Amino acid sequence: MGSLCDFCGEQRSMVYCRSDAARLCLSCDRNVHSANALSSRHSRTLLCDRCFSQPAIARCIEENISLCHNCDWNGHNDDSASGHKRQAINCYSGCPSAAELSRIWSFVTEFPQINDSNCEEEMGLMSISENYVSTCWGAPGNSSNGDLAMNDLNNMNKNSPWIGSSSSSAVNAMACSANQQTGSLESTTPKLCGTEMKNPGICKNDFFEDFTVDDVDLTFENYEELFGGSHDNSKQLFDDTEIDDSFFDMKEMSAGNSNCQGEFGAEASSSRHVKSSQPACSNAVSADSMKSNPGNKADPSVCFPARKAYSSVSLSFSGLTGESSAGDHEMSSVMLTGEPPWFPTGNECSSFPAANRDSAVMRYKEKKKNRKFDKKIRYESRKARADVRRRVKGRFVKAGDAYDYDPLCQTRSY
DNA sequence: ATAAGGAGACCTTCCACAGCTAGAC
DNA sequence: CCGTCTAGCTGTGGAAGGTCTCCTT
Repeated sequence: MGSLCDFCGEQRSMVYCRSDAARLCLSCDRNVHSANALSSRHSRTLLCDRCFSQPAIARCIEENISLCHNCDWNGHNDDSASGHKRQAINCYSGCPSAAELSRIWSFVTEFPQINDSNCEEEMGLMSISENYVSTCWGAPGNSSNGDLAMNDLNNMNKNSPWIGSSSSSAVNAMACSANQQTGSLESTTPKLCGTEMKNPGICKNDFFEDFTVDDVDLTFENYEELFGGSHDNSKQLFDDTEIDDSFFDMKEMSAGNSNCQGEFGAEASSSRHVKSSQPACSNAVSADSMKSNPGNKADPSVCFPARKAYSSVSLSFSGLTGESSAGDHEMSSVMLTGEPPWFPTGNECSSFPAANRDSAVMRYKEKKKNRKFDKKIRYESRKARADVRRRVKGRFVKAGDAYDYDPLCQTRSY
C-alpha cells in the first residue's frame, strides 16, 4: 500500500515536500534536500496514509494513520469519528537523521536507514516547524511534546479565527512559533524577535526565517510602525487620510468580498496604507488580494463565512505589483493580524477548518520562496529577444555593431 | 574598545528594440 | 462608434561599478 517515491521510483514514499510538490522516500528526501541551502529549507511532513498524495497534518490516534486536512476533514466530520483523538504532525526542514525523525514522529514505528553521506553538517541542523493548526496556536502551555489533544484540533475546527485583531498578537504568534521549535517546545514567555541577522541568537531556525518581516515584503520603516504603540488600535495604524478616495475606490472590493478577504488579513505598508472606514478591528487587507484573487468568492476553501466585524477592514497597499496572490495575503493575515485561536472571537468563521490555515500558510511560504528567488517574467517575448541580443560588456548593442558577447554562439566580434 | 582594510554580497545603471498603450484622427 | 496610425513608454539580460555589511587584524 502507498505510493512510490517520485524521485527514485523504487522506495515507498514517506514524506511530502510542499515546495517540490513531491512524495519522497526518506533516503531521497535527504539526498534531494541536502543539495543546497535553499532546498534544505523546504518544509516536509509525513504523507497522508489515506490519499497518499497530500501532506499529513494530523495523526489519528484511534485509527493510527496520518491524515491530510482533506482526509481528516472528511473522516472526522461525522458523529462516529468526530471524537477521535488526533495529534498534530510536525513539519521539518534540513536533514534530520532517522533518530531525529523518530523523535518528532514518535508514532512512526520504524524509519529506514537514511543515507546522509552527502548532507553537510550545517544542513543537518534540523528545524521542526509545528503545524500552525496545532501546538503553536493551541492553548498556551499545552505543547510540551507536540501532542495535540482532540480538543485542540476540534476547537480549531469549530472556532478557528483566521485572524485576530491586534498586531501584538501576531508578534506573540511569531514568537510562539520561534519558541516552540527550539525543540523543547516550552511555553515560556514569548521573545520578540527581529530579523535573524539582528538577533542571531534568538531566531536561529528555518521556520522563523520564513517569518521575518522582511520576508513579507513589508515596507514599514521600523517595527514600531507595525507593532508599536498603536498596535492595538488599527485606526491609528492605518488611519492615513493622505490616500484619496479615488485610489481607494479603484482597489476596493465589494462588501461581500471584503468579508472573505478580511479573513486573510494584512499586507501593510507605511507608504501606501489606506485607512479603514470602520476600524472595528485591525484586519488589514491588501487590495491586491481582492484584485488578484477574485476566486475567493467561489472557493470555499479560501473564502470563509462572512464575519460581520471583518467587513470593516483596513486596506493597505504595498508593492502594487499585480503579482500577488491569495497566498500572500493569507500569510499576511497570520503575520499581522493573527490572533491566537484561543482568543475569544465569537461565532464567526466557525466553519473554517483550521487545516486550511495551515495549507494557506504553506502556500504563502512556497510562493514567497519562489518570488524571492525567481525573477518574474512578464513578457516572454521580450525575454526571448533579450536572450538572443548581442552585447558589449553586458549592454545591448545595435544590430550590426561590434559585440563581445553573443548569447547564441558565444562568439566575440572585434 | 576602536579603527582600518579586505572580502563578499547586494544594488543600480546602462544599452537596443519589440511590443504595448493611449491618444489623435 | 470603430478602425488605423503614431508617439511614447516598458521590460528584457549581462556586466560593471558603487554601496553596504561582516569579519579579521
